[in-house]
Amino acid sequence: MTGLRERKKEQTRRRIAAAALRLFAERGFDAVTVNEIAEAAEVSKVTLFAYFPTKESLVLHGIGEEDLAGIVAGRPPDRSPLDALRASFRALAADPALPPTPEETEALVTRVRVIFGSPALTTAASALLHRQREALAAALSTEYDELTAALMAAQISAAVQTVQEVFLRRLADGMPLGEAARRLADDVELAFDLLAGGLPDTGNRPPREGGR
Amino acid sequence: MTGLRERKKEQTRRRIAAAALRLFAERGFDAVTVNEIAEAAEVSKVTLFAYFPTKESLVLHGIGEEDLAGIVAGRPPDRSPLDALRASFRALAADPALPPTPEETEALVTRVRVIFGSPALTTAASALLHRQREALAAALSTEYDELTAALMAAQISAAVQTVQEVFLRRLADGMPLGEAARRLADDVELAFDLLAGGLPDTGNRPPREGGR
DNA sequence: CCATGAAACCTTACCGGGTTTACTTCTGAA
DNA sequence: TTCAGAAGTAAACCCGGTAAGGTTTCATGG
Repeated sequence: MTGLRERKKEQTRRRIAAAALRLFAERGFDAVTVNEIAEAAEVSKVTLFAYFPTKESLVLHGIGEEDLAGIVAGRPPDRSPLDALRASFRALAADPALPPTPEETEALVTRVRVIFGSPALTTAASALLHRQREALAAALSTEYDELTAALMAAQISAAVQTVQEVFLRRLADGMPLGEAARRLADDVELAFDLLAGGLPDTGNRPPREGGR
Repeated sequence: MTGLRERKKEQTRRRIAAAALRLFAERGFDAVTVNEIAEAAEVSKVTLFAYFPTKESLVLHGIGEEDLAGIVAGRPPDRSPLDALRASFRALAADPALPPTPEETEALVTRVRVIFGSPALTTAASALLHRQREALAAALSTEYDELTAALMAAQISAAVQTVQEVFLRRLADGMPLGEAARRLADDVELAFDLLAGGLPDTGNRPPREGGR
């Protein structure tokens, strides 16, 4: 069923994404206009926006698409949400389902560098994660009261986001994929230990004055 | 030293902010253009942008300006960062340093409604918090290793943000300020308890298979 | 095999947020 | 009273994104 039409379409999409990535890498995200990208990809601006809804999505497509809410909702009933997520990220870190071919790896590294090189993009990326968090809060709210669910979701997605960010930053800084993945595994453990066990604290906190 | 010049300036700023808030409340954030706001405030568009850097800032000014990093950096030496923050937010919730006059309260409620009524604004608001988080991570990184600092900062600011959001949403839903503040106090305790003590968890988590 | 409908693509024009430029007007201090 | 500098303006512009309407190109049923 892979007609010529669909092949061409996929080809156009790749041409656009590749042109964008190249230009962004050369001159930075903000210094490139979508018109230039369209021109470089030999496509009209309208077509470009038919494939990618925003300028940011030219770089961020596929980022932040882990389905935390789905993992929680679909976990076996004897596991806490936290454990289910831990197991899931453990598996992800252990199994290099990460980009297979060397050139894909290189493209990923370029993308990550572009992202960290532009405040506008890092901001946009964190906005993506915001939706993830809301979905997670909704999933948790079936088992916990609303504030607890919201707090859990906020903390969990913040932790996940941080671990990912550190991983990607290592790649951007030139660390080989294999080593970065190994460290990622450790980082996942630390992150979930903090989530489950609490942050470092003296414990000598002042008692609340007026009871209720 | 409060010359005529500065009084006029402050007056202009207020006129702009008031016109913006009124129009946003009437028709929603997205349905109002900055040109209309400028016109309503009897000011040119250029002047408007001299006072407020973006359309969003017309509503979000003053939001998310708690200095978490400063609280951590300036705490007494025998307190953990978490305790210092807890004490600080406790004080904030107990003491109605919150808007004094009834009309200011009403203006705040209107603002909050406008914010929650526009996805663009809620996204922009959470982007603001992102910077707060980075500053906090920097402050914590003098005492903890980088990943731990980043994780702590992410979790703390996520929790703080959540508590604030719930508080503001209650106001937007019509809860009187006094009652909302009372609940806020409880929410702060819950949030920091979760931060310090960890999220709910079964504890029967699968052991890590391969050691390193 | 070819007509036809739809999908992909194009050009042109438009909108709204935000900036630049070059000019006027007002204020306050010397 | 003068005058430098701050506040303000109008007009033109840039850029991301959308709308309208027309042209090419693929696929498919008669």
